[in-house]
Amino acid sequence: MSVDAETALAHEPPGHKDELRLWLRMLTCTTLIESEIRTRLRRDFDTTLPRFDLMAALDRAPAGLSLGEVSRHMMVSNGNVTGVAARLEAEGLVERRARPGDRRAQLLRLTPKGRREFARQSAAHEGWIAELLAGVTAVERGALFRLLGHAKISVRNALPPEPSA
Amino acid sequence: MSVDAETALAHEPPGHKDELRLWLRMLTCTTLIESEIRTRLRRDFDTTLPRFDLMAALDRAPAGLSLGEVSRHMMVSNGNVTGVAARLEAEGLVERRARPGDRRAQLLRLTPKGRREFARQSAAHEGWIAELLAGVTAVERGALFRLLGHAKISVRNALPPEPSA
DNA sequence: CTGGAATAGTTTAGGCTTCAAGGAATGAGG
DNA sequence: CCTCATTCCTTGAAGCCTAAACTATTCCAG
Repeated sequence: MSVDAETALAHEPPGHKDELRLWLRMLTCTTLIESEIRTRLRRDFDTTLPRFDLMAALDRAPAGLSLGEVSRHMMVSNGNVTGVAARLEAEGLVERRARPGDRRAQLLRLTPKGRREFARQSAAHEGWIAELLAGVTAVERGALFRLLGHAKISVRNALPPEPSA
Repeated sequence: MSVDAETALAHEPPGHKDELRLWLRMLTCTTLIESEIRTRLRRDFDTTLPRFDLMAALDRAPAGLSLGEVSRHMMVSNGNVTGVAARLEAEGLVERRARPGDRRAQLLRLTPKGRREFARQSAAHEGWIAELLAGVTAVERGALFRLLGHAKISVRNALPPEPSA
C-alpha cells in the first residue's frame, strides 16, 4: 500500500486541479496516520479507533454523555453509536444509566476499568502521534494548525446549514 | 522502535499535546470534507466514495490495472478491492480481462459506460472540492500543500518499512 | 526438473458506517 | 386531557474494511 492517488495526478493537463491536489494530499496524510493508529490500537490494546474515540469523548465528560451527544461529538450517525457503545458495555468499559427526568435518554459513562484502560491507551496514542509527526518542526506545526483552521472554516461555510445547534 | 507501549510511555515525558491538537484538526477537516463528498456522491450519482476512487484509479490507467495495483493505489486491503470491483462489474462500469501470460492476475478496466459515467462524476467532484475550499486563498493553499508534503514525509519515515515497491 | 517461496485473488469472520423506518417518551397547543 | 411534532434511541439492510486463512499460479534455486 504505497502509491497514492495524489502523485499520480501530478501530470494531469493544467486546469483548476489545484484544490483537488490539495485535497488529495490532505487525504493521503490523514489516511496514512489513521491506518497506522488503527494498526497499533489493535496490536497493543486489541481495540479499534471508534472504540477509542468514544472512550475519549466520555473521558472528557466525567458526568457522562447521552448517545446523541456522543454521536455529534464523533461526527457519526446515531445508529452507529448504539453498536459501538454496546460492544464497549459488553467489555465492561462503559456503563449506561438512565437520565433522571427523561426516560428516553441514557447517560454513557466510563467505568473505573474503562477509565484505567483509556488512560493507558491515550498515553500511547499521544506518543504515536508525536512520533509520526516528529519530522515536522514546531514552527511548521503552528502554521499547519492555523491554515487548517482556515480550511475548516471554509468548509463549514460551504456546508448546508445544520438544524440549529 | 518496537518498544511496547508501556516502556515507550515511561521514556516520554508528556508534552505532545501540540502534535495531538494538530492531528485532531487535520482529522476534523478531512472528515468534514469527506462526509460531504460521500453525501453528494450518493445524492447526485447514487454511488459511493470507494467506487468513485476505484474508477478514478482505472481512469488514469487506460491499459487497465490488476486488482493488486488498484489496492496499492487506494491504500486499502486486497480483499476489499475484490468486493468493490465485483459491484462495479455487476453495474457494467468495469470489466475484468485475463492478463496475458499470467493466469493469476486479472486486468480491471473501465467499460465505455464506466468511462462516461466517471467523466460526469469527476467533473462534479472537482467542483465540489473547489467549492468547499473556496475560502482558502491560493497562497494559503500553496503553503498548506507544501507543509502537508512535509508531514507526509515525516509520517512515511516513521512508518515501518514496506516490503520494497 | 522439482520443491519451496513469493505473488494474485478470493473467502470468511468480525466490526464499522450510513440511511431509512420505527418505537417510546416528551412537550406544546388546543 | 388530546393530539401531534419532536427528540432519543434501536433495528435492519446494504455496503465498506481489515486480518487471516486459503487456492492457484509463477518464479527460482539447486
